[in-house]
Amino acid sequence: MTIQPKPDKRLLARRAEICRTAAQIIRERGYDATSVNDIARALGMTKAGLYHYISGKEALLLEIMTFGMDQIDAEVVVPAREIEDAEERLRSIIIRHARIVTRAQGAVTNLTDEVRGLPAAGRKKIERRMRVYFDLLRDTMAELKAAGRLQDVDLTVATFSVLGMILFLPRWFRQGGRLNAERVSTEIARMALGGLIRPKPARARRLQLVKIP
Amino acid sequence: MTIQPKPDKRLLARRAEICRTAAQIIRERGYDATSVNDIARALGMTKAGLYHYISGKEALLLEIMTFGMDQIDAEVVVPAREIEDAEERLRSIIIRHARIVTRAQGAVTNLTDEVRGLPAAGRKKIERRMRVYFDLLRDTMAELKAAGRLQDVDLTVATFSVLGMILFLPRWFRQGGRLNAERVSTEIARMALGGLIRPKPARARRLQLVKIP
Amino acid sequence: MTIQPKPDKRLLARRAEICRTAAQIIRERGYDATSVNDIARALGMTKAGLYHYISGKEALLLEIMTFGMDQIDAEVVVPAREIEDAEERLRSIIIRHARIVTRAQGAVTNLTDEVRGLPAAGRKKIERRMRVYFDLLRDTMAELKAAGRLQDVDLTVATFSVLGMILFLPRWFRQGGRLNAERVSTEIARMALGGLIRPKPARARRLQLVKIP
Amino acid sequence: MTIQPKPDKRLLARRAEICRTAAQIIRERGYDATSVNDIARALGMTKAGLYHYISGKEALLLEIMTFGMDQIDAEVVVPAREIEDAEERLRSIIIRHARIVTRAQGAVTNLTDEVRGLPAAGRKKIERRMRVYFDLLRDTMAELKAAGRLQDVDLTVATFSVLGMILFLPRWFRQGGRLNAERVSTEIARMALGGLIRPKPARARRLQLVKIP
DNA sequence: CATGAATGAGAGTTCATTCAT
DNA sequence: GATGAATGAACTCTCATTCAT
Repeated sequence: MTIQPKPDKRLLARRAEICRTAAQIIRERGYDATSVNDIARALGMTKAGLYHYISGKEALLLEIMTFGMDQIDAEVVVPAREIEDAEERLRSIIIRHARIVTRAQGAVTNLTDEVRGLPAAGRKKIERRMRVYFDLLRDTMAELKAAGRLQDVDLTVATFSVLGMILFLPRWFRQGGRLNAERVSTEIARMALGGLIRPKPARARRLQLVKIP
Repeated sequence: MTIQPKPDKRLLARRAEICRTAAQIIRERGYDATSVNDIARALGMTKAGLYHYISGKEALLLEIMTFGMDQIDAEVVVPAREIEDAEERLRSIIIRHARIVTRAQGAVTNLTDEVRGLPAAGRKKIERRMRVYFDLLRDTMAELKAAGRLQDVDLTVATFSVLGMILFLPRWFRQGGRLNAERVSTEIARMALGGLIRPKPARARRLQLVKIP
Repeated sequence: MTIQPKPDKRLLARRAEICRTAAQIIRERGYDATSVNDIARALGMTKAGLYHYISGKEALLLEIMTFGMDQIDAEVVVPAREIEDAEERLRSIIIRHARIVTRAQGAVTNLTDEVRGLPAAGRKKIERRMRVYFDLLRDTMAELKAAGRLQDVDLTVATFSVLGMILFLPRWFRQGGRLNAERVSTEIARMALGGLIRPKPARARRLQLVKIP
Repeated sequence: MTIQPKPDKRLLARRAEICRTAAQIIRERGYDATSVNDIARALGMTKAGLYHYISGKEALLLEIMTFGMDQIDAEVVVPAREIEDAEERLRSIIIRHARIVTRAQGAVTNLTDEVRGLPAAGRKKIERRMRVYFDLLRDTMAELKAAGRLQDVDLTVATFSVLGMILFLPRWFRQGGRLNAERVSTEIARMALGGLIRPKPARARRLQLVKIP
């Protein structure tokens, strides 16, 4: 009786594979520089064959990006929502997002640049979901700020800067180098949270001296 | 007596204008999505007319990026080289780079993504120059680290993160919004240097406790 | 049971047809004056359609010329190599070459002029093959000369002159006129071998007269 | 008082130089492959400058070919008309035509192939003049035939073959090689008139034997 | 006279997409 | 399902030609 569900599963699996492969090539060459033929060949099929699974190039891009947003939702947003402490939550978001973006088949998520390629309708959908994620990040920082636990930085600048750090990752990080994905993810989080410059203990000490008496 | 220099100046000015305009459109739509026709029209001329000034699309991109690297050299690298103190130097680099990247006609410099579009030869040239700049940034941080003034972060991750923050700027910053370019530049520097999280005074207190007795 | 070979055969036939048609137009208008569009239209397809069969204009020209050299090899060179007597061999070469060059679909072979249009690599290949044929012609004449059976003419001049006669053919010969291809071929050979002027028999007669008494 | 004629002469000289230079490049690269710019640069002027002397590319080609036909008329046809003996006349035509075609600045005359490039009107003019020359050649041979001094060859084939030999010359003859222009010209004539194969004296001898008794 | 600038037309080529088989 | 064939639209680039200066 498991006759019916099989083809559906196969189809889904095939589509997922197509998304992954396409995403990888698109990430490497850029959306416009990637032809449908390139994608088909990378999948070992013909152009016309590929068109059995996708309805068009733009639609494929939309599917890829939706797929990517799903990952963000499942692996970053949802877990984050369960963390009470704002600092822990922020750290979790950064680490988990960086992790997705650096993992081998993670190709899917790095296409932020390519929203341009999307037709207006799909573009809006993706941008709305991006906004949701952006807001999570920003709200978390706002919460920290309210609690006096944030440095004196502009919230918008801070949010986009964190995003910039993470989204720049796939442009330079290469699997198999000196640093592995896990290490890089925690390093990014550490840097974002702690900054570059060690706070001068001198000041603290001076204050101590003043205070002690 | 300004008879001779005129035609040359005009030509140079025209070329510079072409670079600026082209850079702007390319930044907005992406190199591949921008047709030579688009650029020509934006300049109020025809495709064929534009070809009197450029020798091809790729060559134009190369010129734009060279122009951009010149700006980085002149306005970031050179001034930085004259700053003794490493922390001040780092701050200067970040602020000045961010300033270039956010200013209106600064379009020229934001095309890091488009190196792909360059033919192998030009690509190498640009990438070599990028490397020089990257090294300046990294070396400055290495100097800070050696002096014990840096947080415990990986140098590579730190350098690329700072770059990511800056290069992400043109993707979100819009002239005329709540924040002006100058403000954003200093904010970015502050965040990069100081991080997000305020160092817990707790530690200091604990030290106090320890020390008091 | 001719199931497998069909598609391949069809493809080959199509390519051959393309070669023939293209060659014909190119012969008439010249390579540069013939647009890919012209060729496509003559084949009843669109430019883009034609590009399914060829990889470019230059490549098509190369294919045509290779095709032509194959014909020369098969129908002129190979048969010639089996003829012992040098005079017969020379006559055969001329007749057979002229025959190819004058026959209706022989368009393919008359493009000697267009080697210029070829990219350096292909050009060399074709010119090497031309040289082989040229050498066969020249060597045959050298053999005749060694045997004292050749008039007192320079070998190089003679070889190129014979070639000139043959290659000029398609520029003036039209199917369906007073002369048919076969007739023209033998005429050309006769003229090349025998020249225009009848050797004066007077000399022989005079010798006779002298000798008789 | 020689003020007026000078500019005219200069103009004419300039036009002649333009013709010569243009003809040379066109002969090398072909009419279609030669751009007006190429010609202008070869003359050390700009495109627009060249247009002061010519009225268009096609017109220039027409002028070149007219110039060439003038040469043929003056140096081949006119002298030929003064030669009584048909064989001498034929030899003179061939030698003189070959001489023009092989001489360095003779570039002008070798463009028979490029009549295609001419607009209908000019084309007709040139072709009419070519026809006149062709007829001279043919008539001369007809005269020889009538006098029983011609081998048994078709007149049309013979005429075009002689033309083929001559017009093929510029495609292979290079100044400064083993053979000089003068030598080649006489060789061509000798070959055309005498053919390749030495008439077998055997025949004559046999006739003798028969006749002697 | 001569030039730089400009242009319409058209070249070769690629590509996303469709469709009969 | 999958493919080869076909296409319209668009792209980069070239060229003959014109014209204000």
